[in-house]
Amino acid sequence: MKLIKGKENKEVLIEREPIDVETFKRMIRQMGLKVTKQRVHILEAMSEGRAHITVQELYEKLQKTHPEIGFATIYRFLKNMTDHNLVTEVRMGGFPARYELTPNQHHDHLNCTNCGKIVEFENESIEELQESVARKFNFKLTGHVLELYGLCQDCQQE
Amino acid sequence: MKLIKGKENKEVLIEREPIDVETFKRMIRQMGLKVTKQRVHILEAMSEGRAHITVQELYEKLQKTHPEIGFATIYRFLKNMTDHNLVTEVRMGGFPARYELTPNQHHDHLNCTNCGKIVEFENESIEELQESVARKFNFKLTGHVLELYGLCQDCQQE
DNA sequence: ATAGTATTGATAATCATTTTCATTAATGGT
DNA sequence: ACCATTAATGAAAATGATTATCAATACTAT
Ligand SMILES: [Mn+2]
Ligand SMILES: [Mn+2]
Ligand SMILES: [Zn+2]
Ligand SMILES: [Zn+2]
Repeated sequence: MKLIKGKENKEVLIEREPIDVETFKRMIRQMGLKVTKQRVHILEAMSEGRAHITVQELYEKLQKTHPEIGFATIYRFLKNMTDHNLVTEVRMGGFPARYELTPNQHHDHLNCTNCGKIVEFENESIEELQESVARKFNFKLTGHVLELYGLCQDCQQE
Repeated sequence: MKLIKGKENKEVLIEREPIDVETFKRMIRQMGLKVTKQRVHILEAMSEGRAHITVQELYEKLQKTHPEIGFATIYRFLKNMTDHNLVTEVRMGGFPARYELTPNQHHDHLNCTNCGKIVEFENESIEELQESVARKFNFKLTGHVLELYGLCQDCQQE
């Protein structure tokens, strides 16, 4: 598992492979949807800059270059993508949801409650223990949310 | 860790000690708040019946016996309690928050996405691994959310 | 290029939660 | 027990995020 610094220095991300426009279009068609410029622009915006982004942030970012894209389109498309598992919704407490292009490698998040820094991590032992808990109660596990909260090194020093 | 069936048969709970009205009043005073009948009634309602309850459910339950209690009072008091760690807020996806009187023993939840059943569990190994993840990234851990989702035995058979 | 259908975006609606504010109630001192 | 002080309450309005509506527009297969 290789870790890289996010572009906003507020994220430590599991390495992602860059995605080109043709792949984006293929993804849209795979969902049985039409390829529109809005959808491509949304995917482009999500693949650049902060990996975990809110709808508001995405909207403001798109405004600059494509002011014709509306909120409804962003919400609708993100829901489509989430349903098809191409986007992962991350919820921290009662805050607005953040979305990220689903990476190949599953991971969970470590969040700094002071500065908003997000660190992605993967821990196979935790995953296995979750399975064993589900087994113990005769559940068939379909998903989980594991979010760790704390203070990053920088914020501890304040 | 002893497990008991919840009163609605939709919960498997870690054993809780019953709490009497005097204790409730002490809890309220400890928070630096005045003891009002509304607050005592809210605590009583939370200690009976379903352990994980939404504000809406709590309101409807209280309506029957104390129709004078308003939504705002419930929201306000639950926030007080949550801030003082006497109540724990549980968020599942985008659904309304559920609240439970904080039990002595920390635990996480296993949720059936079909019928809403909630199973409480405690896993020391997972807790330790979470600490080790935080250490690895130089975070000071202050909390976490671990929610497992799946199908309970009954719902698998449908 | 056209027809047929999906998509879009402005706006209204919804849902959970918070705030406001005039009225009421709890508490500590008499 | 009686006040005076100040916090608490509840009805209603406000907010914030998300979803639904619908007439206008843009894809796409022919
Ligand atoms: Mn992530
Ligand atoms: Mn619980
Ligand atoms: Zn920080
Ligand atoms: Zn079930």
